[in-house]
Amino acid sequence: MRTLKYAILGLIKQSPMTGYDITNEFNKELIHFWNAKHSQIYPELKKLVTEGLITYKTEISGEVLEKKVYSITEKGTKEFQEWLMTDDKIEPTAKDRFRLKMYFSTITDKETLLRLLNSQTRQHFEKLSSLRERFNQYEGVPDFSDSRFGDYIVLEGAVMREENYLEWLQKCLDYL
Amino acid sequence: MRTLKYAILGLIKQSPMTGYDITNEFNKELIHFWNAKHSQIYPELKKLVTEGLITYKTEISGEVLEKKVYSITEKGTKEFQEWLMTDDKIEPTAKDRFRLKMYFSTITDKETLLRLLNSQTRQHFEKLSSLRERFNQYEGVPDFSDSRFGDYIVLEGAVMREENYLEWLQKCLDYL
DNA sequence: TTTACCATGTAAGACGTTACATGATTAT
DNA sequence: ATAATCATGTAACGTCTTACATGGTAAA
Repeated sequence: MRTLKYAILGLIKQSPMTGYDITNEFNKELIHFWNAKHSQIYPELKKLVTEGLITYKTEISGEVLEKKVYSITEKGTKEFQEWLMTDDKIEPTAKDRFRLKMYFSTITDKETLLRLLNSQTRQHFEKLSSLRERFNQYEGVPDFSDSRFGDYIVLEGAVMREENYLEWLQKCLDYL
Repeated sequence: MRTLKYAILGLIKQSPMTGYDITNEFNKELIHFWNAKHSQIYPELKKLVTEGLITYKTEISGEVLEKKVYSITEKGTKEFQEWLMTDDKIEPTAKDRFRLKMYFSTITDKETLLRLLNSQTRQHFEKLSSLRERFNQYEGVPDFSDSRFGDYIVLEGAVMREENYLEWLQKCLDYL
């Protein structure tokens, strides 16, 4: 599938950046639907260079610190757009360790279950709060021509997903 | 994390079964929150035997076909219950290739986007239908003492998750 | 001066998928 | 007969995480 490849191509297409920048994008902007560690990103960047999908030029920060600023090539742009336009089958599973535990819930006692459900609720509520904070910085929906449109809709999707998870947790609590 | 280990322990704890049965459980019962291929399950079963968490006895189907029926040991039960009672931090990401594509949506045109969103909607609607069909076979919420309680709540969670995803897709369509 | 951040890489191992490989049993 | 299902394994490859490894820059 090589989704990381396309995630990187998409980020570099938005604007040229370093491996370090890409790592930050994953940890800050894309964290709610994709992520990767720098140990995965640097080798992938090398691979994309040998495949001719990106190029880089070395810049100097301060006196000696070298950084590689990557740009997408025409070939890279073409492959990225082909990927973007491809209609995928929905993924079969979204693994969720907590749901797995709940499947086995009758093997334990109500007190334990309440403790786990309350903890999950707290954590998801915190996550929802920080998502809402970011989401509320938007004043209305950006137009499709606005480059922030994508960020807006996935952020709204993340908020909705958290709200829904909390609803489910509450339902489980009500059943006990 | 070794979640597969605990998923297998939990299944075998419910009732002794073969590697083939476990594979089917993953593909049929647990598919909406966990899965694994037989090529991953058989080696894990061997590992669990050497760790003393499960044992097996060989049975014969028909004339010659051997099958290994696995049971959980006391040690296995203990480790499983410890895992089940452990309060986890929520997972940082649920990777979603389609959300990633939507993040980059402004790089393509509205027609393409509508095509992708409509396709996702169709597929998620089908998935939701089959989930509802299974869910509706329950007449009311099983009691916590009922072994089907876990299945019921995760099934309801899966239905809610699909409904929520469809709501988000509809919102995206409305924005275009 | 020291802390936070910038910047890039490799190694080892865990986890997961696809393909290879084989053969028996049951239902139509 | 023959197709679907039962039943168990290994090999190769791809993906992902944790740890190892190094050093520069900027702000307090």
